[in-house]
Amino acid sequence: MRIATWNVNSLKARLDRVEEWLMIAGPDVLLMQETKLSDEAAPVMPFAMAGYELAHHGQGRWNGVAIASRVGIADVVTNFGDGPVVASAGGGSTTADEPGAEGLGPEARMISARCGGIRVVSIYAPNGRALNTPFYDGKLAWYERLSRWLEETQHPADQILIGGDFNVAPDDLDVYDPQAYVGATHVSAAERAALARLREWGLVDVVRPFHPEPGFYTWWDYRAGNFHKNLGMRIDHLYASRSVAERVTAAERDRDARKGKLPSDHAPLYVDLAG
DNA sequence: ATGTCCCAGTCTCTGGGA
Repeated sequence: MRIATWNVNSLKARLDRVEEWLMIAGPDVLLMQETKLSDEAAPVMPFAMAGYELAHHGQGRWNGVAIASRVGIADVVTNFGDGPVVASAGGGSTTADEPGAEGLGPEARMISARCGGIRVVSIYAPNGRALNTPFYDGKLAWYERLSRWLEETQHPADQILIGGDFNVAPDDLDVYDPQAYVGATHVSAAERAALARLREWGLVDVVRPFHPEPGFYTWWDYRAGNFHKNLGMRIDHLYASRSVAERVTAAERDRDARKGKLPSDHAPLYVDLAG
């Protein structure tokens, strides 16, 4: 079984590229982030034509997560089971004169389902923008909610896989220029501690062991030719419980999907499981 | 390199977010 994750940066703008990649890579499960669609606008039919069921959790203009599966989709959970998200709320955008400015309202950043016997979770962590902002605090609070959901509703002995855009580079090896990122988001001690808490719960990074080399990034800024210079970061991850991790036979990132006409700024990442 | 790409609304341009 092949399970992939891909921040598509608009499923509407990327639909052709995603359909093409399904044909090329043939994942059994594809976790997507930043669909930027309402649930009503989710492209259920195109995925069905390609042989996939689609579960989508969106809010419109910002965020949005989805799971496409050709091995079944059952027991769907959205937003940690906390109820509906704010329709079309900004990318963490509450301004000082709006209610809730001290914290982020719920946004469409989490969807989970049982696919092929595995509890899969597609996540799009908040960006955080800059240290010591409400958006950064909201990012840490969102990770707190993710950990609490795991601790309260899941068990590390179960088959579980969490994939997505974590918006955190866990190690300096995951950043093209660690010096340039001192004092920035994605690399701070608190963000890295949030990922460490996931590992302490019982999840492991199932990609890095297969790719210990430097320069193995999943995201490159669109600007300045950064992709072609490989100036990127490894911020998309696949974390799995031990029983799933033991089944992983390969992990890959498809750089080709970041090339060509109108790519996402992220490359898809996937693992193959035995059995 | 303030470099690109996405979105909605003010709609063939602008502004916000990443």
